[in-house]
Amino acid sequence: MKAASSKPRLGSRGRPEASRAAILRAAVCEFAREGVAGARTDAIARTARVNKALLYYYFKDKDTLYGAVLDQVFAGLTEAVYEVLARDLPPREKILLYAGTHFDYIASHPLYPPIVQGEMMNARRSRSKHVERIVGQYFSPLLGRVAEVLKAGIAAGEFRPVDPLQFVPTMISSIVFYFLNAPVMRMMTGSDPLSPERVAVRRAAVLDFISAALFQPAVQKPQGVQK
Amino acid sequence: MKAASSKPRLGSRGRPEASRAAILRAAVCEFAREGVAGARTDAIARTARVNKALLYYYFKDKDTLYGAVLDQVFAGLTEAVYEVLARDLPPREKILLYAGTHFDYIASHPLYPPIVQGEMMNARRSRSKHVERIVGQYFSPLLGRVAEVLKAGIAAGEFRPVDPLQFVPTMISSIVFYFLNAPVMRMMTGSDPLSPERVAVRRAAVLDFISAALFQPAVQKPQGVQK
DNA sequence: ATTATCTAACTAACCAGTTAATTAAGGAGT
DNA sequence: ACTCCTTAATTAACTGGTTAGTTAGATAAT
Repeated sequence: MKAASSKPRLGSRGRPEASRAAILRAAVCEFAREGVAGARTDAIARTARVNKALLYYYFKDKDTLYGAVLDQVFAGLTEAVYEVLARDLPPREKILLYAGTHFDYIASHPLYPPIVQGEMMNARRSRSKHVERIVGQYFSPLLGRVAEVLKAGIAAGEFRPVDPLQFVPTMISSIVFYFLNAPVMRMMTGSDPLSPERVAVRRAAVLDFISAALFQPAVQKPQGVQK
Repeated sequence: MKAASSKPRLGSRGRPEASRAAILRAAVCEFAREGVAGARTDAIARTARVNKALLYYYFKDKDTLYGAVLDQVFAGLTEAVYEVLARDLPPREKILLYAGTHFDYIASHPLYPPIVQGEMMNARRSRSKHVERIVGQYFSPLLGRVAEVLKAGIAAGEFRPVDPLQFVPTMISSIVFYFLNAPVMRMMTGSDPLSPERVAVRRAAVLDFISAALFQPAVQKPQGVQK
Protein backbone atom coordinates (compact mmCIF):
# COMPACT_ATOMS: atom_id res chain seq x y z
CA MET A 1 0.00 0.00 0.00
CA LYS A 2 2.90 2.28 0.72
CA ALA A 3 4.89 1.75 -2.47
CA ALA A 4 2.98 1.99 -5.74
CA SER A 5 1.33 -0.26 -8.32
CA SER A 6 -1.66 -0.94 -6.06
CA LYS A 7 -3.56 1.88 -7.74
CA PRO A 8 -4.24 1.27 -11.42
CA ARG A 9 -5.93 4.68 -11.38
CA LEU A 10 -3.10 7.17 -11.16
CA GLY A 11 -3.83 9.37 -8.17
CA SER A 12 -1.89 12.56 -8.11
CA ARG A 13 1.54 11.06 -8.28
CA GLY A 14 1.52 8.17 -10.69
CA ARG A 15 4.96 7.85 -12.23
CA PRO A 16 5.74 11.17 -13.91
CA GLU A 17 7.71 9.89 -16.90
CA ALA A 18 4.75 7.71 -17.73
CA SER A 19 2.48 10.74 -17.88
CA ARG A 20 4.95 12.67 -19.98
CA ALA A 21 5.36 9.75 -22.34
CA ALA A 22 1.60 9.25 -22.60
CA ILE A 23 1.20 12.90 -23.53
CA LEU A 24 3.89 12.64 -26.18
CA ARG A 25 2.40 9.49 -27.63
CA ALA A 26 -1.05 11.01 -27.76
CA ALA A 27 0.40 14.16 -29.32
CA VAL A 28 2.11 12.18 -32.07
CA CYS A 29 -1.22 10.60 -32.91
CA GLU A 30 -3.19 13.83 -32.82
CA PHE A 31 -0.67 15.90 -34.79
CA ALA A 32 -0.40 13.12 -37.37
CA ARG A 33 -4.13 12.97 -37.90
CA GLU A 34 -5.02 16.63 -37.69
CA GLY A 35 -1.89 18.62 -38.44
CA VAL A 36 -0.53 21.40 -36.26
CA ALA A 37 -3.43 23.74 -36.85
CA GLY A 38 -6.06 21.04 -36.58
CA ALA A 39 -4.70 19.34 -33.47
CA ARG A 40 -6.65 20.04 -30.29
CA THR A 41 -4.91 20.13 -26.94
CA ASP A 42 -8.05 18.81 -25.26
CA ALA A 43 -8.03 15.81 -27.57
CA ILE A 44 -4.40 15.10 -26.72
CA ALA A 45 -5.12 15.30 -23.00
CA ARG A 46 -8.13 13.05 -23.33
CA THR A 47 -6.22 10.43 -25.34
CA ALA A 48 -3.39 10.53 -22.81
CA ARG A 49 -5.96 10.15 -19.98
CA VAL A 50 -4.54 13.19 -18.30
CA ASN A 51 -5.75 16.62 -17.33
CA LYS A 52 -5.10 19.24 -19.98
CA ALA A 53 -3.17 21.43 -17.57
CA LEU A 54 -0.59 18.69 -17.35
CA LEU A 55 0.37 19.34 -20.97
CA TYR A 56 1.34 22.81 -19.89
CA TYR A 57 3.13 21.49 -16.86
CA TYR A 58 5.44 19.32 -18.96
CA PHE A 59 5.50 21.42 -22.12
CA LYS A 60 5.50 25.18 -22.32
CA ASP A 61 2.73 25.36 -24.88
CA LYS A 62 1.19 23.59 -27.83
CA ASP A 63 4.00 24.62 -30.13
CA THR A 64 6.68 23.32 -27.78
CA LEU A 65 4.84 20.02 -27.52
CA TYR A 66 4.76 19.91 -31.30
CA GLY A 67 8.51 20.49 -31.33
CA ALA A 68 9.02 17.55 -28.98
CA VAL A 69 6.95 15.38 -31.29
CA LEU A 70 9.08 16.41 -34.25
CA ASP A 71 12.26 15.59 -32.37
CA GLN A 72 11.01 12.16 -31.45
CA VAL A 73 10.10 11.44 -35.05
CA PHE A 74 13.36 12.59 -36.56
CA ALA A 75 15.61 11.27 -33.86
CA GLY A 76 14.22 7.79 -34.39
CA LEU A 77 14.64 7.90 -38.14
CA THR A 78 18.11 9.35 -37.92
CA GLU A 79 19.28 6.74 -35.49
CA ALA A 80 17.96 3.87 -37.60
CA VAL A 81 19.42 5.18 -40.82
CA TYR A 82 22.78 6.42 -39.59
CA GLU A 83 23.65 2.99 -38.30
CA VAL A 84 23.63 1.52 -41.80
CA LEU A 85 25.20 4.59 -43.39
CA ALA A 86 28.17 4.16 -41.08
CA ARG A 87 28.83 0.62 -42.24
CA ASP A 88 31.64 -0.12 -44.62
CA LEU A 89 29.90 -1.46 -47.71
CA PRO A 90 30.17 -1.14 -51.48
CA PRO A 91 27.96 1.69 -52.84
CA ARG A 92 25.33 -0.54 -54.44
CA GLU A 93 24.66 -2.52 -51.32
CA LYS A 94 24.88 0.52 -49.10
CA ILE A 95 22.37 2.60 -51.03
CA LEU A 96 19.87 -0.25 -51.17
CA LEU A 97 20.39 -1.02 -47.52
CA TYR A 98 19.84 2.61 -46.66
CA ALA A 99 16.68 2.81 -48.75
CA GLY A 100 15.37 -0.41 -47.30
CA THR A 101 16.08 0.72 -43.75
CA HIS A 102 14.44 4.08 -44.33
CA PHE A 103 11.45 2.30 -45.84
CA ASP A 104 11.20 -0.15 -42.96
CA TYR A 105 11.39 2.59 -40.37
CA ILE A 106 8.53 4.46 -41.99
CA ALA A 107 6.55 1.27 -42.53
CA SER A 108 6.76 0.47 -38.85
CA HIS A 109 5.86 4.03 -37.84
CA PRO A 110 2.92 4.86 -40.10
CA LEU A 111 2.06 7.96 -38.07
CA TYR A 112 5.31 9.68 -38.90
CA PRO A 113 4.99 10.53 -42.61
CA PRO A 114 2.07 12.91 -42.15
CA ILE A 115 3.93 14.67 -39.37
CA VAL A 116 7.05 15.10 -41.48
CA GLN A 117 5.12 16.20 -44.52
CA GLY A 118 3.06 18.57 -42.45
CA GLU A 119 6.24 20.16 -41.17
CA MET A 120 7.68 20.38 -44.69
CA MET A 121 4.62 22.31 -45.64
CA ASN A 122 4.89 24.61 -42.65
CA ALA A 123 8.23 25.75 -43.98
CA ARG A 124 6.50 28.07 -46.42
CA ARG A 125 4.96 30.07 -43.60
CA SER A 126 7.99 32.01 -42.45
CA ARG A 127 7.36 31.79 -38.71
CA SER A 128 7.98 28.14 -38.08
CA LYS A 129 11.05 28.00 -35.87
CA HIS A 130 11.03 24.21 -35.93
CA VAL A 131 11.74 23.75 -39.62
CA GLU A 132 15.06 25.49 -39.38
CA ARG A 133 16.17 23.29 -36.52
CA ILE A 134 14.92 20.10 -38.19
CA VAL A 135 16.64 20.91 -41.44
CA GLY A 136 19.93 21.81 -39.83
CA GLN A 137 19.96 19.04 -37.27
CA TYR A 138 18.55 16.13 -39.24
CA PHE A 139 17.91 16.85 -42.90
CA SER A 140 21.07 18.43 -44.20
CA PRO A 141 23.37 15.89 -42.53
CA LEU A 142 21.30 12.99 -43.83
CA LEU A 143 21.26 14.41 -47.34
CA GLY A 144 25.02 14.86 -47.10
CA ARG A 145 25.65 11.30 -45.98
CA VAL A 146 23.54 9.76 -48.71
CA ALA A 147 25.03 12.09 -51.28
CA GLU A 148 28.48 10.79 -50.34
CA VAL A 149 27.41 7.24 -51.04
CA LEU A 150 26.10 8.34 -54.41
CA LYS A 151 29.30 10.16 -55.25
CA ALA A 152 31.36 7.13 -54.30
CA GLY A 153 29.22 4.92 -56.51
CA ILE A 154 29.46 7.32 -59.41
CA ALA A 155 33.22 7.61 -59.02
CA ALA A 156 33.48 3.82 -58.99
CA GLY A 157 31.49 3.69 -62.22
CA GLU A 158 28.80 1.64 -60.56
CA PHE A 159 26.16 4.37 -60.62
CA ARG A 160 24.92 6.51 -63.47
CA PRO A 161 26.24 10.07 -63.14
CA VAL A 162 23.19 11.51 -61.38
CA ASP A 163 23.09 14.75 -59.40
CA PRO A 164 22.76 13.73 -55.73
CA LEU A 165 20.75 16.89 -55.01
CA GLN A 166 18.19 15.66 -57.49
CA PHE A 167 18.40 11.98 -56.82
CA VAL A 168 18.21 11.86 -53.04
CA PRO A 169 14.92 13.76 -52.83
CA THR A 170 13.51 11.59 -55.60
CA MET A 171 14.53 8.48 -53.75
CA ILE A 172 13.03 9.68 -50.49
CA SER A 173 9.84 10.71 -52.22
CA SER A 174 9.41 7.23 -53.66
CA ILE A 175 9.86 5.79 -50.17
CA VAL A 176 7.52 8.16 -48.37
CA PHE A 177 4.78 8.95 -50.88
CA TYR A 178 3.19 5.54 -50.68
CA PHE A 179 2.51 5.93 -46.99
CA LEU A 180 1.31 9.49 -47.28
CA ASN A 181 -1.22 8.51 -49.88
CA ALA A 182 -2.18 5.18 -48.40
CA PRO A 183 -5.68 6.42 -47.51
CA VAL A 184 -6.28 7.48 -51.09
CA MET A 185 -4.89 4.21 -52.35
CA ARG A 186 -7.24 2.32 -50.07
CA MET A 187 -10.06 4.32 -51.58
CA MET A 188 -9.03 3.42 -55.11
CA THR A 189 -8.19 -0.24 -54.67
CA GLY A 190 -10.61 -1.13 -51.91
CA SER A 191 -8.02 -3.18 -50.05
CA ASP A 192 -5.60 -2.06 -47.37
CA PRO A 193 -2.29 -0.74 -48.76
CA LEU A 194 -0.70 -1.02 -45.33
CA SER A 195 -1.17 -4.77 -45.01
CA PRO A 196 2.17 -6.58 -44.62
CA GLU A 197 1.89 -8.19 -48.06
CA ARG A 198 1.18 -4.92 -49.85
CA VAL A 199 3.94 -3.17 -47.95
CA ALA A 200 6.37 -5.92 -48.94
CA VAL A 201 5.37 -5.52 -52.58
CA ARG A 202 5.87 -1.79 -52.35
CA ARG A 203 9.25 -2.25 -50.73
CA ALA A 204 10.41 -4.44 -53.57
CA ALA A 205 9.07 -1.96 -56.13
CA VAL A 206 10.89 0.95 -54.50
CA LEU A 207 14.20 -0.89 -54.42
CA ASP A 208 13.69 -1.96 -58.01
CA PHE A 209 12.96 1.60 -59.05
CA ILE A 210 16.04 2.90 -57.32
CA SER A 211 18.22 0.15 -58.78
CA ALA A 212 17.00 0.73 -62.31
CA ALA A 213 17.26 4.49 -62.05
CA LEU A 214 20.67 4.51 -60.43
CA PHE A 215 22.74 1.49 -61.31
CA GLN A 216 24.85 1.53 -64.42
CA PRO A 217 23.37 -1.01 -66.87
CA ALA A 218 25.14 -4.35 -67.08
CA VAL A 219 27.14 -3.50 -70.18
CA GLN A 220 30.77 -2.93 -69.13
CA LYS A 221 32.02 -0.22 -71.44
CA PRO A 222 30.41 0.02 -74.87
CA GLN A 223 31.07 3.04 -77.08
CA GLY A 224 28.51 5.71 -76.17
CA VAL A 225 25.22 5.12 -74.41
CA GLN A 226 22.26 6.23 -76.52
CA LYS A 227 22.19 10.01 -75.88
CA MET B 1 -21.41 58.30 -66.37
CA LYS B 2 -24.46 56.18 -66.82
CA ALA B 3 -22.75 52.89 -67.69
CA ALA B 4 -19.97 51.81 -65.35
CA SER B 5 -16.17 51.94 -65.15
CA SER B 6 -16.11 55.46 -63.72
CA LYS B 7 -15.84 54.10 -60.20
CA PRO B 8 -12.65 52.22 -59.47
CA ARG B 9 -13.88 51.77 -55.91
CA LEU B 10 -16.53 49.12 -56.07
CA GLY B 11 -19.63 50.60 -54.49
CA SER B 12 -22.20 47.97 -53.78
CA ARG B 13 -22.50 46.51 -57.25
CA GLY B 14 -19.08 46.13 -58.82
CA ARG B 15 -19.09 43.20 -61.24
CA PRO B 16 -20.13 40.15 -59.27
CA GLU B 17 -18.05 37.49 -61.10
CA ALA B 18 -15.00 39.58 -60.31
CA SER B 19 -15.77 39.38 -56.58
CA ARG B 20 -16.42 35.68 -56.77
CA ALA B 21 -13.18 35.13 -58.65
CA ALA B 22 -11.24 37.29 -56.21
CA ILE B 23 -12.56 35.21 -53.34
CA LEU B 24 -11.58 31.98 -55.05
CA ARG B 25 -8.12 33.27 -55.84
CA ALA B 26 -7.58 34.43 -52.28
CA ALA B 27 -8.90 31.12 -51.00
CA VAL B 28 -6.44 29.16 -53.14
CA CYS B 29 -3.62 31.17 -51.63
CA GLU B 30 -4.85 30.90 -48.06
CA PHE B 31 -5.62 27.19 -48.20
CA ALA B 32 -2.26 26.53 -49.85
CA ARG B 33 -0.36 28.36 -47.14
CA GLU B 34 -2.34 27.35 -44.08
CA GLY B 35 -4.18 24.14 -44.92
CA VAL B 36 -7.90 23.61 -44.39
CA ALA B 37 -7.77 23.80 -40.62
CA GLY B 38 -5.31 26.68 -40.57
CA ALA B 39 -7.04 28.82 -43.17
CA ARG B 40 -8.97 31.79 -41.77
CA THR B 41 -12.07 33.06 -43.52
CA ASP B 42 -11.27 36.56 -42.37
CA ALA B 43 -7.88 36.32 -44.04
CA ILE B 44 -9.45 35.18 -47.29
CA ALA B 45 -11.91 38.03 -47.21
CA ARG B 46 -9.19 40.55 -46.45
CA THR B 47 -6.96 39.28 -49.28
CA ALA B 48 -9.91 39.37 -51.68
CA ARG B 49 -10.68 42.93 -50.49
CA VAL B 50 -14.21 41.91 -49.76
CA ASN B 51 -16.43 41.68 -46.72
CA LYS B 52 -16.36 38.32 -45.04
CA ALA B 53 -20.10 37.86 -45.36
CA LEU B 54 -19.66 37.84 -49.11
CA LEU B 55 -17.85 34.51 -48.85
CA TYR B 56 -21.03 33.11 -47.41
CA TYR B 57 -23.11 34.82 -50.05
CA TYR B 58 -21.24 33.05 -52.83
CA PHE B 59 -20.26 29.87 -51.02
CA LYS B 60 -22.32 28.00 -48.48
CA ASP B 61 -19.54 27.74 -45.94
CA LYS B 62 -15.80 27.39 -45.52
CA ASP B 63 -15.85 23.77 -46.53
CA THR B 64 -17.80 24.44 -49.71
CA LEU B 65 -15.34 27.15 -50.62
CA TYR B 66 -12.55 24.66 -50.04
CA GLY B 67 -14.32 22.24 -52.36
CA ALA B 68 -14.47 24.89 -55.06
CA VAL B 69 -10.75 25.47 -54.65
CA LEU B 70 -10.07 21.75 -55.01
CA ASP B 71 -12.15 21.57 -58.17
CA GLN B 72 -10.31 24.47 -59.71
CA VAL B 73 -6.97 22.85 -58.97
CA PHE B 74 -7.83 19.40 -60.29
CA ALA B 75 -9.86 20.54 -63.25
CA GLY B 76 -6.90 22.54 -64.51
CA LEU B 77 -4.44 19.69 -64.12
CA THR B 78 -6.79 17.15 -65.66
CA GLU B 79 -7.45 19.32 -68.68
CA ALA B 80 -3.77 19.91 -69.33
CA VAL B 81 -2.79 16.29 -68.94
CA TYR B 82 -5.68 14.61 -70.74
CA GLU B 83 -4.94 16.51 -73.88
CA VAL B 84 -1.58 14.80 -74.26
CA LEU B 85 -2.82 11.42 -73.06
CA ALA B 86 -5.38 11.46 -75.86
CA ARG B 87 -2.73 11.87 -78.56
CA ASP B 88 -1.68 8.94 -80.68
CA LEU B 89 1.97 8.47 -79.81
CA PRO B 90 4.38 5.62 -79.14
CA PRO B 91 4.57 4.72 -75.41
CA ARG B 92 8.01 6.16 -74.77
CA GLU B 93 7.18 9.56 -76.17
CA LYS B 94 3.75 9.58 -74.62
CA ILE B 95 4.88 8.80 -71.10
CA LEU B 96 7.60 11.43 -71.21
CA LEU B 97 5.23 13.95 -72.72
CA TYR B 98 2.72 13.22 -70.00
CA ALA B 99 5.31 13.54 -67.26
CA GLY B 100 6.65 16.75 -68.75
CA THR B 101 3.18 18.24 -69.07
CA HIS B 102 2.27 17.29 -65.52
CA PHE B 103 5.53 18.80 -64.33
CA ASP B 104 4.99 22.00 -66.29
CA TYR B 105 1.49 22.43 -64.99
CA ILE B 106 2.66 22.14 -61.42
CA ALA B 107 5.66 24.35 -62.05
CA SER B 108 3.41 27.09 -63.34
CA HIS B 109 0.97 26.70 -60.44
CA PRO B 110 3.24 26.48 -57.39
CA LEU B 111 0.31 26.98 -55.00
CA TYR B 112 -1.35 23.76 -56.06
CA PRO B 113 0.91 21.04 -54.64
CA PRO B 114 0.33 21.97 -51.02
CA ILE B 115 -3.41 21.99 -51.63
CA VAL B 116 -3.35 18.57 -53.23
CA GLN B 117 -1.08 17.11 -50.59
CA GLY B 118 -3.17 18.66 -47.85
CA GLU B 119 -6.21 16.96 -49.28
CA MET B 120 -4.39 13.62 -49.59
CA MET B 121 -3.66 13.89 -45.92
CA ASN B 122 -7.25 14.73 -45.06
CA ALA B 123 -8.24 11.38 -46.47
CA ARG B 124 -7.15 9.66 -43.28
CA ARG B 125 -9.76 11.52 -41.26
CA SER B 126 -12.86 9.67 -42.39
CA ARG B 127 -15.19 12.65 -42.70
CA SER B 128 -13.80 14.41 -45.69
CA LYS B 129 -16.45 14.25 -48.37
CA HIS B 130 -14.16 15.94 -50.87
CA VAL B 131 -11.55 13.23 -51.09
CA GLU B 132 -14.01 10.70 -52.35
CA ARG B 133 -15.18 12.99 -55.09
CA ILE B 134 -11.66 14.01 -56.06
CA VAL B 135 -10.46 10.44 -56.20
CA GLY B 136 -13.40 9.22 -58.24
CA GLN B 137 -13.61 12.20 -60.54
CA TYR B 138 -9.97 12.96 -61.16
CA PHE B 139 -7.53 10.52 -59.60
CA SER B 140 -8.74 7.09 -60.59
CA PRO B 141 -9.34 8.02 -64.24
CA LEU B 142 -5.92 9.64 -64.50
CA LEU B 143 -4.21 6.65 -62.93
CA GLY B 144 -6.10 4.42 -65.36
CA ARG B 145 -5.05 6.38 -68.40
CA VAL B 146 -1.40 6.48 -67.49
CA ALA B 147 -1.49 2.80 -66.54
CA GLU B 148 -2.73 2.03 -70.05
CA VAL B 149 0.26 3.77 -71.56
CA LEU B 150 2.53 1.76 -69.31
CA LYS B 151 0.84 -1.51 -70.23
CA ALA B 152 1.15 -0.69 -73.92
CA GLY B 153 4.82 0.05 -73.52
CA ILE B 154 5.42 -3.14 -71.58
CA ALA B 155 3.51 -5.19 -74.15
CA ALA B 156 5.60 -3.64 -76.89
CA GLY B 157 8.75 -4.61 -75.01
CA GLU B 158 9.81 -0.99 -74.74
CA PHE B 159 9.28 -0.73 -70.99
CA ARG B 160 10.52 -2.88 -68.18
CA PRO B 161 7.71 -5.03 -66.75
CA VAL B 162 6.79 -2.70 -63.90
CA ASP B 163 3.52 -2.77 -61.98
CA PRO B 164 1.61 0.37 -63.02
CA LEU B 165 0.03 0.61 -59.59
CA GLN B 166 3.50 0.96 -58.16
CA PHE B 167 5.09 2.95 -60.90
CA VAL B 168 2.52 5.67 -61.51
CA PRO B 169 2.53 6.89 -57.89
CA THR B 170 6.31 6.81 -57.89
CA MET B 171 6.40 8.86 -61.05
CA ILE B 172 3.95 11.41 -59.71
CA SER B 173 5.83 11.62 -56.43
CA SER B 174 9.05 12.48 -58.24
CA ILE B 175 7.22 15.21 -60.10
CA VAL B 176 5.44 16.73 -57.12
CA PHE B 177 7.83 16.27 -54.21
CA TYR B 178 10.29 18.87 -55.41
CA PHE B 179 7.67 21.59 -55.27
CA LEU B 180 6.27 20.48 -51.95
CA ASN B 181 9.68 20.66 -50.39
CA ALA B 182 10.91 23.72 -52.20
CA PRO B 183 10.89 25.79 -49.00
CA VAL B 184 13.09 23.24 -47.26
CA MET B 185 15.36 23.06 -50.27
CA ARG B 186 15.71 26.81 -50.23
CA MET B 187 16.72 26.54 -46.61
CA MET B 188 19.38 23.95 -47.37
CA THR B 189 20.88 25.41 -50.53
CA GLY B 190 20.35 29.09 -49.86
CA SER B 191 19.21 29.75 -53.41
CA ASP B 192 15.70 29.66 -54.84
CA PRO B 193 14.67 26.19 -56.07
CA LEU B 194 11.76 27.72 -57.97
CA SER B 195 13.90 29.89 -60.23
CA PRO B 196 13.38 29.03 -63.91
CA GLU B 197 16.89 27.60 -64.22
CA ARG B 198 16.56 25.31 -61.21
CA VAL B 199 13.11 24.20 -62.32
CA ALA B 200 14.48 23.35 -65.76
CA VAL B 201 17.24 21.30 -64.17
CA ARG B 202 14.71 19.47 -62.05
CA ARG B 203 12.53 18.82 -65.04
CA ALA B 204 15.40 17.22 -66.90
CA ALA B 205 16.30 15.15 -63.86
CA VAL B 206 12.74 13.87 -63.43
CA LEU B 207 12.49 12.82 -67.06
CA ASP B 208 15.89 11.17 -66.80
CA PHE B 209 14.82 9.22 -63.69
CA ILE B 210 11.64 8.07 -65.35
CA SER B 211 13.47 7.04 -68.50
CA ALA B 212 16.12 5.13 -66.62
CA ALA B 213 13.64 3.45 -64.31
CA LEU B 214 11.15 2.55 -66.99
CA PHE B 215 12.76 2.11 -70.38
CA GLN B 216 14.14 -1.26 -71.32
CA PRO B 217 17.92 -0.93 -71.53
CA ALA B 218 19.37 -0.70 -75.05
CA VAL B 219 20.49 -4.34 -75.16
CA GLN B 220 17.97 -6.31 -77.23
CA LYS B 221 17.80 -9.69 -75.52
CA PRO B 222 20.74 -10.81 -73.42
CA GLN B 223 20.46 -13.93 -71.27
CA GLY B 224 19.36 -12.95 -67.73
CA VAL B 225 19.75 -9.59 -66.10
CA GLN B 226 21.84 -9.79 -62.94
CA LYS B 227 18.96 -10.55 -60.58
C1' DA C 1 6.64 20.91 5.82
C1' DT C 2 8.20 20.94 1.38
C1' DT C 3 8.12 19.80 -3.11
C1' DA C 4 6.79 17.43 -7.42
C1' DT C 5 2.80 15.90 -9.67
C1' DC C 6 -1.78 16.50 -10.89
C1' DT C 7 -6.67 18.44 -11.43
C1' DA C 8 -11.36 21.06 -11.75
C1' DA C 9 -12.82 25.09 -13.16
C1' DC C 10 -12.12 29.27 -15.27
C1' DT C 11 -10.85 33.04 -18.84
C1' DA C 12 -9.70 35.51 -22.73
C1' DA C 13 -9.23 35.30 -27.42
C1' DC C 14 -10.51 33.61 -31.64
C1' DC C 15 -13.20 32.45 -35.43
C1' DA C 16 -17.02 30.39 -38.47
C1' DG C 17 -21.13 31.82 -39.56
C1' DT C 18 -25.45 35.29 -39.19
C1' DT C 19 -28.21 39.41 -39.28
C1' DA C 20 -30.10 43.33 -40.63
C1' DA C 21 -29.28 47.15 -43.06
C1' DT C 22 -27.34 49.64 -47.35
C1' DT C 23 -26.34 50.50 -52.15
C1' DA C 24 -27.09 50.54 -56.92
C1' DA C 25 -29.10 48.91 -61.12
C1' DG C 26 -33.27 47.44 -64.09
C1' DG C 27 -37.70 47.87 -65.01
C1' DA C 28 -42.83 49.28 -64.81
C1' DG C 29 -45.91 52.57 -64.68
C1' DT C 30 -47.04 57.42 -65.54
C1' DA D 1 -37.78 61.52 -67.62
C1' DC D 2 -39.31 60.87 -63.06
C1' DT D 3 -40.91 58.20 -58.92
C1' DC D 4 -41.46 53.52 -57.06
C1' DC D 5 -40.49 48.81 -56.65
C1' DT D 6 -37.76 44.74 -56.82
C1' DT D 7 -33.70 42.40 -56.66
C1' DA D 8 -28.62 41.42 -56.75
C1' DA D 9 -24.49 42.75 -54.41
C1' DT D 10 -22.30 44.26 -50.43
C1' DT D 11 -21.20 45.56 -45.72
C1' DA D 12 -20.70 46.67 -40.43
C1' DA D 13 -21.57 44.66 -36.47
C1' DC D 14 -22.84 40.91 -33.86
C1' DT D 15 -23.24 35.85 -31.86
C1' DG D 16 -22.17 31.71 -29.93
C1' DG D 17 -19.41 27.88 -29.80
C1' DT D 18 -14.58 26.50 -29.53
C1' DT D 19 -9.98 26.39 -27.89
C1' DA D 20 -5.24 27.64 -26.10
C1' DG D 21 -3.67 28.69 -21.97
C1' DT D 22 -4.18 29.92 -16.57
C1' DT D 23 -5.15 29.64 -11.74
C1' DA D 24 -5.60 28.18 -7.41
C1' DG D 25 -5.74 24.42 -5.05
C1' DA D 26 -5.45 19.14 -4.05
C1' DT D 27 -2.71 14.90 -3.29
C1' DA D 28 0.95 12.22 -1.92
C1' DA D 29 5.98 10.95 -1.44
C1' DT D 30 10.10 12.40 1.15
